[in-house]
Amino acid sequence: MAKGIPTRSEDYAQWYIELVKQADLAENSDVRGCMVIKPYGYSIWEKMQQALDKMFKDTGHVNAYFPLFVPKSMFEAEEKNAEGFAKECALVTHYRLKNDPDRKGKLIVDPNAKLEEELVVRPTSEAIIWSTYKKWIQSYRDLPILINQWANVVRWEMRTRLFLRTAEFLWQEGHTAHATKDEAIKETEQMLEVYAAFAEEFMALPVIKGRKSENERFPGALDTYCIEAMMQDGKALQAGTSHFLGQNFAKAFDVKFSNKEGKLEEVWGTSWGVSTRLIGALIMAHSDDDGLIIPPKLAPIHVVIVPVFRSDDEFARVSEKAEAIAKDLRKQGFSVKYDNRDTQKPGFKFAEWELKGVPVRIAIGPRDLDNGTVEVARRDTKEKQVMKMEDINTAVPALLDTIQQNIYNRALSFRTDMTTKVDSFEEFKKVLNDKGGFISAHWDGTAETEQKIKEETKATIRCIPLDAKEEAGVCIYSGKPSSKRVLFAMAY
RNA sequence: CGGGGCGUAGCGCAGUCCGGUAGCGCACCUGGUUUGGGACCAGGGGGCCGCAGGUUCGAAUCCUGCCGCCCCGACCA
Repeated sequence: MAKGIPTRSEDYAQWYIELVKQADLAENSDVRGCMVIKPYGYSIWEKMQQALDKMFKDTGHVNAYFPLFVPKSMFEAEEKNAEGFAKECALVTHYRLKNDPDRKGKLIVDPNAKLEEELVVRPTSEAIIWSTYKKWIQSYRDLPILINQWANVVRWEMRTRLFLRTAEFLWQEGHTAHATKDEAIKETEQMLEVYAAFAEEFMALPVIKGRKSENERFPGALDTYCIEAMMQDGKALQAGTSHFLGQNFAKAFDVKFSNKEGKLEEVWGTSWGVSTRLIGALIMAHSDDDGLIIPPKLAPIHVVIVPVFRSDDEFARVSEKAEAIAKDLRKQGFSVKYDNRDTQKPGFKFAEWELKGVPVRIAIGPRDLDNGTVEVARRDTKEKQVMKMEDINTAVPALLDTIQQNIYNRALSFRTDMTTKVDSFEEFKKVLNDKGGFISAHWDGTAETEQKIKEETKATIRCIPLDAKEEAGVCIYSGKPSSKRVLFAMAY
C-alpha cells in the first residue's frame, strides 16, 4: 500500500484525492475551485488530446478558436441554454483597476470602468460560435461546418474535486452545422461512436452508449447522447456527451441558408465534448491501493528502467546496458525513462514508479549482467519475470499490449458484475444501498417518476442504452407499462 | 447560502484550555556507511505562529474585527 494514501476500502474519496496529489497529477491552486495540472498529469491530457484530435481530423473536422468572453445579450439568446447555465456563470463587469487612494500599493476596481455590457466567461461556446456561424453561412454550399476547439471553460461550481469537477477546466468542444436534420443526427451519433472508441481503445474503459432522459439533457439540445462508465466504488461517471441541437441555435441566432431550390431554411446543429474529467475517470476505473494504473496507450512513460548497483563501477556497467535497452525500445516508439538517480535506493524507485502507474518496469543489476537477463515487472498485476536481454525488444511491446487488454477486461468484468437487473422498487433500493453499480430497470418514461426516484434514493437515470432491447414490463416506481429497461446509478 | 472544522518551517502536525519569547515527523543541505522492495548514523539550515487592532511588563496562546481554506449539506449537462 502506498504511503500516506488510504486504501480504496477505507476511504474511496480520500484515496482518489491523495492519489492525484501524490502521483503528481494535479494540486489545488491558490484560486478557489481551480486546480494546477502538473506536468505528469498534463502529459496524460496531451496523450488524450493527440488521440482524440486525430480521430476528429479523420472524421473531417478542423480546429479553430473562439473567444473566452461572451456578451451577456448574446449568451441569453438561446433561452434554455442560458437558463441552464445561469447559476454558474462568472462575469466580467469592469475593465480597469486603479491605485487605492487610501492604501498605498493596493488596487481597487475603477468604478468609472464599468462595462456597458457584462461579459460572461464561457461555460460553453454555443452562443459565440453560432453568432459567428451566422456570418459564415448563406448557402447550402457553405455546409456542413465541422469545427472543433480545444479550450478552457468556467463553471462556478460550489463544490469541486480535482479533475472531476473544477471551476475552470480544459476540454474540447465540437460545433457543427448541417443542411439537414438527418445529417446532424448522423454527426451526433458518429461523434458518440468516436468517444466510445476512444474510451475503450485508449482508456481501456468500457462504456455504455446511450441517450439522456429529458431531466439530464443538455439545455438547448433536442437530444443528448452520452457514454457512461462505472467506477470502482460503484458510482457512474459521464465520460462524454454528444448533442443534437436541432435548429434551436439557428433560430436563436438567425442562421439560415438557401437550399438548392432557393428557399431559406434554418441550419441544423450538433455539439459534443469531453474534458479533463476523463483523467479522473481513468484513475477511478483502473488504479489500486499502490497507486495509479495507466493504460499503456495513454501512459506518459511506458517503461522505466531501474538500475541496481553498489559501486561506481557497477553503476557504469549497469548503465551501459540500461541505456542500450532504452535506446532500442525508443527506436520502436516507446517512451522510456532510465531512472539513474543515485540518491534513491531501488526499493524507493519501485514504489514511486508504481505510484505513478508506469506500465512496465525493468530492473537491471550486477546479477543480471552476469546472466544476461533483466527483471521485468508489470504494473497491472504486479507480476515479475526474469527475461533474457535479447527478448526485451519483442517481449516488452507484447507485454504492453497484454496490459492494455488486461486492464480493459478487468474493467469490463467489473462493470458486468456491477450491473443488476431489478423488477421492483424494493429490490432497487436494496441493490442501490448494498451493492451500487448500474441498475437496469423499467421506467415509465416520465420526468415525474424519474424525479421522485431521485428524491427518494438519490439515484438518477444515467442513460437509456442505445442497445436496450424491446421488452414489455412495468415501471418499478409507478407500475405503468414500459417497453425497455434504462440504467440507473449513483453518479459523479 | 446553511452546519462543522482549520490557518504554526516546503508538507503533515503538537503547543492555545492554564500568557513567559516556538517544537516534532517527513522533506531539504553536508559528511560517511549503504543500494535486488520505500536505508542508517552524525551534523546543519529554514518560522511577519493567516491579517489588523486591543488587553498585558510580556501574546501562537486572552478579547474584537477581517481574510482564506477544507469537510458535510443544498446545487451540479
